[in-house]
Amino acid sequence: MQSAREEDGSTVVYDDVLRIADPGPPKQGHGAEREAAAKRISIGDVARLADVAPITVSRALRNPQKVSPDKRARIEQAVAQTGYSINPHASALKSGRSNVVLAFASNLMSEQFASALKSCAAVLEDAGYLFLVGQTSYSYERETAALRSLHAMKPAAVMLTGVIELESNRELLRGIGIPIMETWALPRDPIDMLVGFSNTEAGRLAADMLFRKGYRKVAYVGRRSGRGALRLQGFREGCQAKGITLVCEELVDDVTGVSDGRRCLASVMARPAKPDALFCSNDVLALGCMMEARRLNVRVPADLGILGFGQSDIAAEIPPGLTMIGVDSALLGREAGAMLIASLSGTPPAQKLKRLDLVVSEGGSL
Amino acid sequence: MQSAREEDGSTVVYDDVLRIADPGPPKQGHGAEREAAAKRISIGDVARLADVAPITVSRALRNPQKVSPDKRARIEQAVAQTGYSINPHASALKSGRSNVVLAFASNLMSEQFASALKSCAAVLEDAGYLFLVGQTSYSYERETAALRSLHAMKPAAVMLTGVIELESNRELLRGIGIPIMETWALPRDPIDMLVGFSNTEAGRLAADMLFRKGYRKVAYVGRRSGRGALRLQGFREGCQAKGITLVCEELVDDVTGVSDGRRCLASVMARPAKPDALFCSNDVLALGCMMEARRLNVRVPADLGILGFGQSDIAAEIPPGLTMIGVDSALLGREAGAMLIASLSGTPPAQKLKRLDLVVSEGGSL
DNA sequence: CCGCATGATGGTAACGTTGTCATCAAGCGG
DNA sequence: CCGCTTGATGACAACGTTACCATCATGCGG
Repeated sequence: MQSAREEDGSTVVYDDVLRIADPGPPKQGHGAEREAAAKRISIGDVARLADVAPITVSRALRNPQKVSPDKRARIEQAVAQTGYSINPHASALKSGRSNVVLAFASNLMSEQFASALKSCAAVLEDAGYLFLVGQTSYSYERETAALRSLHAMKPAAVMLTGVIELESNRELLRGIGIPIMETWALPRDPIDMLVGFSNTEAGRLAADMLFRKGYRKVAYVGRRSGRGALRLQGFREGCQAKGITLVCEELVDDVTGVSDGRRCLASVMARPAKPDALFCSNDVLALGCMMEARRLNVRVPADLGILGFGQSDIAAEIPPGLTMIGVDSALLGREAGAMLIASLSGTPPAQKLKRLDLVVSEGGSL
Repeated sequence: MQSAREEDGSTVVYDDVLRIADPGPPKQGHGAEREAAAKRISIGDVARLADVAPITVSRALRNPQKVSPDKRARIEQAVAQTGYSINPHASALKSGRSNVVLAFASNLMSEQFASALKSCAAVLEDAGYLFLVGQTSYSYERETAALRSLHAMKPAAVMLTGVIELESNRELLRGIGIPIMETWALPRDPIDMLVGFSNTEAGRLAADMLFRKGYRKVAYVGRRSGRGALRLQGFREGCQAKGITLVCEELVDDVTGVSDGRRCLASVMARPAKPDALFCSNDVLALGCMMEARRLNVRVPADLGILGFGQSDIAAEIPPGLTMIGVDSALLGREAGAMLIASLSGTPPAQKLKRLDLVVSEGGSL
């Protein structure tokens, strides 16, 4: 697989000139070019050219060492000459396998998820898999629809950012018989494999940190459901254990941007009983809180300590720098990818579960 | 398609309890559950149950109005009863079509791209397509590999965040004969369809804005290649036209985070000839510049005006608020999705090109 | 009442690949 | 030199679906 850069003069097409204003004569009708699509070349064409049987071509492509060197060479040449590429549908239909690994993210716009998916993709693509990402959008309907199509598609494996909550969907996935990777939490009974961390522990750790820094009246800001609820639960436990007063819980249903965080802090500070510190279980919300604090002339950390969750590059850089509890999402992706590959290679991984440590990135907000 | 929420009691599995420490006896061997995968049900099973021919089931699923109501009802019931779902590989193999729309992003972690993909996905998923995102990582090799597999996969359509630069790859795509959507620029000769904007114009507009605000000695910060180069080109033209001095051009090869922006500003401010304003052709870089400016006690906009490119929510919120030139990426995604659907529905869209206007979001940084 | 258009339905074959088994040559110990 | 194993190669069929064409009933104008 050599760089295309060398294969041709690498004509860069960027030009940025637009001629919409002058459409001119329509270039040979709409459907015409559609027909001009190159005739499909099949494995048979390659076989004929290399003077071998189609099945031998198939073998040469998938287990080169099972074919004698001379035929292999002939076949490779024929492939190059014809530009043949395997038809994954036919292959998947016959063999029941495919080289596609499907990932599902509840939200494509999350920095954290994107980072995990990116590193996971790198691992799997290096192993020859095609890594594709779909979206479930925090909606059970979409999730079910996606999983149903998945059931028939039989990808090689499935990577999820998050865990499947609906038992019926869990059952659906279990039935497919391919490696499934869940992440970002530690459910009691994972579908198959899991690389995650404890969200309740994150909450407890947050309470701990706030206590150690001397805060005694705190507030919680986060999502109402899912992992947010887990972190809240842990936070409550932690507060109780340390004797910290949990002044208020500001819960949101969905996070669409930093403005949600602004609203939360405004709401928190509008209460009669003001907290001396805040645990934001979501980095975007934390960012919004930081900004709103500045606007309200609430000094961080002098007037209000803020502890975030996640790994946001940006939050860390904004003065005074957000202190966060989180996980290394790139590491999570890599670990997940490695475990998937182990599972795909036939030898099931020694460990189907991996618990990641929580990491604290110190900023100046506490 | 009804909500799964109603179908069962919606058992929430979140628990966050981990028992890695106590693996216990391995649960019935590794491969055992693999075999337990449900026997595949095919269209023939449904047909038998509904007492019709397989082909009629196929029709009922794809063109319900071509099947009489009574058979349709029987078939629908049989489908529900068996939990049948179509095998997309067999379907794609035979028909040469599929309901998958493949999107390729050069970078999954870009807020802009994610936003465009998200809105594009929404449009296409509503129309019944499965929207999957792959990654090309700004690498020609990856791009070529991805496109090659694409060639055989025959998705229904392809959505690209960006345009294809290599002529050989453009040819490859052209040959597939499916709708192709390019975005984010206005190349001279798009492969098929295009929803984009002029990057050179963005550069000229930037020079214009800086001039109007009274700046006369400016600097450029951005990526060296691709669209960054186009914006720089336009910026140079604009500066020349207005008689603005372009003090320096700070170019980076790749943007990995805000720290790149910090470095850029530091480097710019270290020069003997300091600019009075900055055009950052990338929102992450702009963010980094804003932060570094604060650290260096460079007041924005009093000491240095900063003009960004993009639509970053966060940059807009950071005091004094970044003024940006950009496009509405969600709109771009929607438009692209709509045009793809028009093309997919057989009737080619009236217009295969759509030029988006640049929008200026006023912040306080100029 | 005939012939023809129309719409519903089904039979057959084929999409391109690979699992399975058969075949054949080569190597090797006895 | 025989019978065996081993490895390379190929023939055949099948994966599940849909394109294509045939068939049949129905309706309608002449």
